[in-house]
Amino acid sequence: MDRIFHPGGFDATGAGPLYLQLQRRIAEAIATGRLSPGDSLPPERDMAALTGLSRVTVRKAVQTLVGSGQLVQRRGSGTFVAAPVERIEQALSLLTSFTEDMARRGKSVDSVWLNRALHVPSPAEVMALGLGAGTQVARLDRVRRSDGVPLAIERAALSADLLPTPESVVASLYSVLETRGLRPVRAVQRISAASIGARDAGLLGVAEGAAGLQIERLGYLPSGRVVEFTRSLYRGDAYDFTVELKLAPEGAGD
Amino acid sequence: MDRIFHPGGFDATGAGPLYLQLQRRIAEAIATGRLSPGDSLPPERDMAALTGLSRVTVRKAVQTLVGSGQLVQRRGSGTFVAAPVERIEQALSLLTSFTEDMARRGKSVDSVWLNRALHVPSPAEVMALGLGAGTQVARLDRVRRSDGVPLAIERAALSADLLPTPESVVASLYSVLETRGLRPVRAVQRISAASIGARDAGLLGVAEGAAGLQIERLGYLPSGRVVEFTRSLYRGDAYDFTVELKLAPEGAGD
DNA sequence: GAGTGGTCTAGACCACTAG
DNA sequence: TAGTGGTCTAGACCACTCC
Repeated sequence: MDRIFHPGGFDATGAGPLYLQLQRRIAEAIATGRLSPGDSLPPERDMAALTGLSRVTVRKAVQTLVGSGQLVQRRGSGTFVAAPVERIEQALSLLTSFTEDMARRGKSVDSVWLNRALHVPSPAEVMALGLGAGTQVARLDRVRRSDGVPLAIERAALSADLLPTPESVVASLYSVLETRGLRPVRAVQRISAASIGARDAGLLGVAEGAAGLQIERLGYLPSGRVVEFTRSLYRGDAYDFTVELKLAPEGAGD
Repeated sequence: MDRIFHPGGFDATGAGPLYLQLQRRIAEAIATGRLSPGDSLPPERDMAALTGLSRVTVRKAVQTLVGSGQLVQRRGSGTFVAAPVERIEQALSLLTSFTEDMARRGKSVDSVWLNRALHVPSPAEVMALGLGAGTQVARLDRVRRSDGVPLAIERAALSADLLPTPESVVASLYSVLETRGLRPVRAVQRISAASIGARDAGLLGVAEGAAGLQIERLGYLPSGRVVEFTRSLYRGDAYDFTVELKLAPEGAGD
């Protein structure tokens, strides 16, 4: 621990700002295993005293590592090395259910429900689901967790016609839809990256501003009707999606 | 401008930290158009004086907006409202070339070459490309730009057998490969989100720590041989990928 | 040379957590 | 109650840009 925070070696010309030098030292200690997951770092004031830097500078170094998910801070408690998150790979070419997908991997899955009720639809929901006037929407918002670790926030919306009793969904939405003959057979997804906002960051247990994978999905019935409109936000450090691409047809313009 | 930075209204209980209140004010001014792209904000010291806050607090508010790409700071010059980036959608199910894809959209494309030469391969490249001992690798690293705006960093690697003269690639790699009968017909991609590091952020013109879409692609010839191993980093605020999903085959477990 | 953002300091108070 | 992180201040120097 002394090795990480000893005052020597700082300020060598060309080594960059002090907060970056300290940040590098801590990151290396984590990478080389000298600091293990769950280990606590000294209080910020102590780190400042040990290194001879000001607390503001120490904070700046620590903040970046918190932002990239390598450290976790708990007010009143301390600063700790974060548990590494096992990266999960999912094939993006198949239309699978989160619950079923994880079950196949032998992972326990649970959800923390944020919302599971009928609502007056938002304009975006009316558009996406093609809702008629006066039709309600079933919202299923939850934090998806695997082995207790939050992986994603999922906000699904369905026409109340198709799912009048949202409370009937306990685990897999798709399995409930299947029993009603409403499982989508086709879907279109839009994928993008975005910084995770303060509220969602809290739900996912990551730092505000961390990178996340944003996925918007429209699921279709064989008839062409939209069944589900789902917006999900996956932790960037926990999820990989894989896709297999085919050759573009000759002259396929758009 | 006075409206944004007038000292009144701060510190109302329950409104949260001062830096968040200021951050919100500036973000709203941008959202409502009271601040337009290219507009300059007052110097940090002036913002501090106008609001009655310290410069450190002003900086913290500004930093977050720089991080989310809404503001741009240039040392020695000033703080400016960022130009909004038009989001580009790309179908992920077709194997297309960046150059050709953008041309179809009527966008001008150019590249800034970072590297275009033969090298001794890295272990990762040997693995991915299945290189024999002593084989060199052609590296094509560039910043992809559309209408002058950096969109992505692309780092392609090919066996020197297949592309002995990397300098021959001027615009589209795929079109060069096509003339040699080496255009991939199939590819596998891995997509994930990650924070953009300092070096790449500089190349893409975004703030360090902004969200990016990381894509790793292996392109295959009909024979099954790997032609290209490409690692790309797309700006999260500029790119959307769309995918069409099919129903998972019954009992398709792994 | 004047002005800008980038870094750094010492010290303070608050809100929360733990024993 | 003591210790922790969260916020905030006033003031300073440096590196860079622009004139």
